Amino acid sequence: MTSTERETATEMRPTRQRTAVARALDSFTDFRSAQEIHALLGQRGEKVGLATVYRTLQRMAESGDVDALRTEDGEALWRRCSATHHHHLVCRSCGAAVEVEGPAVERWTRTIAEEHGFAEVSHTLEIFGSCRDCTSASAAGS
Amino acid sequence: MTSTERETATEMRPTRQRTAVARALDSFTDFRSAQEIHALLGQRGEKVGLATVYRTLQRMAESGDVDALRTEDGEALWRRCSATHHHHLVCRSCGAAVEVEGPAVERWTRTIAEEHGFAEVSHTLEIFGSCRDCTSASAAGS
DNA sequence: ACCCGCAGTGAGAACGATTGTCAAAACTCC
DNA sequence: GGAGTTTTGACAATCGTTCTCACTGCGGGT
Repeated sequence: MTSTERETATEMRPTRQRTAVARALDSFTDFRSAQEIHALLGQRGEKVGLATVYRTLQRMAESGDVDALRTEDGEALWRRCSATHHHHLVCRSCGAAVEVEGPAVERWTRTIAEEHGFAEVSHTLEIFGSCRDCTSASAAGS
Repeated sequence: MTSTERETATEMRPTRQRTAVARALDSFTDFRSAQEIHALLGQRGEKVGLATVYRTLQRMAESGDVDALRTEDGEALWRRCSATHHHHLVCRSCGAAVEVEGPAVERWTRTIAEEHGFAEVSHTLEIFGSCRDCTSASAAGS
């Protein structure tokens, strides 16, 4: 059993379900939950099991095709992303997201970690705020 | 170091349970789950309901007495923290944590957010790695 | 001290997101 | 077409966390 631990590049069979999930991901740019994506597929008449949506999302995240983040209350949100390392500027109200890069931050985290003797460093960084639209909308509302 | 309150929560009654949780938090410096903390209390003979542990941790987080973060799989981890704004360098294996500050990062996030028209900016940043002890331990082990 | 009102507590039920199960369906390659 | 995998899907099972609600105990009058 222990020998089965092969680092296979995972052959992803192109099934109807996976294509559907991939296309769904292309249709929006904000972060959404697996359940929302599942519902979206349902509305489109694409019948894909919830478990399959979760499985597909996970595999796509592993292969770097989608980004995942956790809300304050622990729910996972997903979104298609570019291949390069980056972080997000996310709107608290509408979920709109912008990919941002910060070379200086990358450098800083590595330095700090080394100073403290930490190896194999990785990090998570998300910036939350209220986007222009939501800010003016709430200002007008009240 | 008995007197603590002053400007915080209006009425936080000092009960046996809350004192127990507070003391438990003082007994370790790494991030732990609510359930682990509950178990720790149990071992010490302090009988505190699980729900109470959760409630207490939440309130302490709101008043800034503890920091909370989510693991990759969505579980919440807690730890007593200092009052100033800071981030963490956390060991993936043993949970050891170091508080770090990065004025430059704070500035950077605010700038980036403003550039994109985002208001009321906040952010999360955690650095993960393998601490010195865990790194040498695993090197020796295998 | 005694009473009272209400914040606080605990046991267990409820919840909700996610994962596991496993027989049936879909792919690939031959 | 057929064998051998991989994938799927309906549904059960997990598991951390929150809710419910009757009961407890802190604290401020009196």
